[in-house]
Amino acid sequence: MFEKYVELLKDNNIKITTHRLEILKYLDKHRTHPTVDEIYKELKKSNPALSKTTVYNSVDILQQSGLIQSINITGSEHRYDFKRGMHHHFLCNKCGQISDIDIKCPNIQKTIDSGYWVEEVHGYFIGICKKCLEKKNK
Amino acid sequence: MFEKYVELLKDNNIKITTHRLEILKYLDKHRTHPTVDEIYKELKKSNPALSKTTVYNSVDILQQSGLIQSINITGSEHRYDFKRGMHHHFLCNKCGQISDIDIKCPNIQKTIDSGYWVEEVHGYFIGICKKCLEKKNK
DNA sequence: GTGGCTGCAAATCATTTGCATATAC
DNA sequence: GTATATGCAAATGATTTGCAGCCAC
Repeated sequence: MFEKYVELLKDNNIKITTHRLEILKYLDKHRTHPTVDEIYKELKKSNPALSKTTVYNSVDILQQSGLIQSINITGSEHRYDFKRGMHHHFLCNKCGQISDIDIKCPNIQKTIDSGYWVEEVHGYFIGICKKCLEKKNK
Repeated sequence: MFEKYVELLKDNNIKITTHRLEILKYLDKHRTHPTVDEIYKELKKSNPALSKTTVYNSVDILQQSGLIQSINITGSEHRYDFKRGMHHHFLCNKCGQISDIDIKCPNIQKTIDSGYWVEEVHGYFIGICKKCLEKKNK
């Protein structure tokens, strides 16, 4: 059940603890880009002893190894995302949901060619999402 | 000296005050993507009575009218940028500077075509900037 | 056994709010 | 004159820090 995450932590030389496995699994299973507080509240249900400090510590460690990434669209709080291939985000002004967008930008290479060393590429859109637009038209 | 900014505020039905003109001008002249605190400290030099609350109020108003935009790369604090045409940002992990990057992404239309209403497009890169790379090689 | 995790409480930092005064139009 | 902007201080909310006890290896 946790094998996949045990492997991920081992591969990155991160000491294996139940909390870290739970957090990693939670982010893998819930692609909702939750905040620390949301992760904390959810996992506290099954483990009442969990502290928020531990969630902060864990997401820091996981992010440093690149297993998860933080996304800061609104700026008020950090949100976290299990890392897969490159993808971008869409913040809906109506429902507030952040959804994933798959879009390629072939011109990124130009930035690299012009003399920058690019480690991360982040993109996000703000607008009204598909679901909310469809609701409107009914 | 302030004519340009008076026009901009008038066009957007924003009441004209010295603080707002100063802030707008500062952002136009300094493309360093400053934080509220940086704007505040700088403008306080020539106007000691200025309060940080006013800077917060002003950037909110200016942003709502689209005269400036906020960028949240690190997530710890909001940074502001005088709005020009679409451009993106590059955060250097070495010197911490945020520079402007001009890059087109022709595939954005695909997101619109797939049923989203796009109001804003933001992109940013994290890595090592040109200047720091050049220093390294010397 | 030991160093690295965990949890609690207190501290910090950015931002927001309430309210009385001052100012633009 | 009136609605709105300003400045101060206090409140809030997210995150960080200090430290004592605990657990994975």
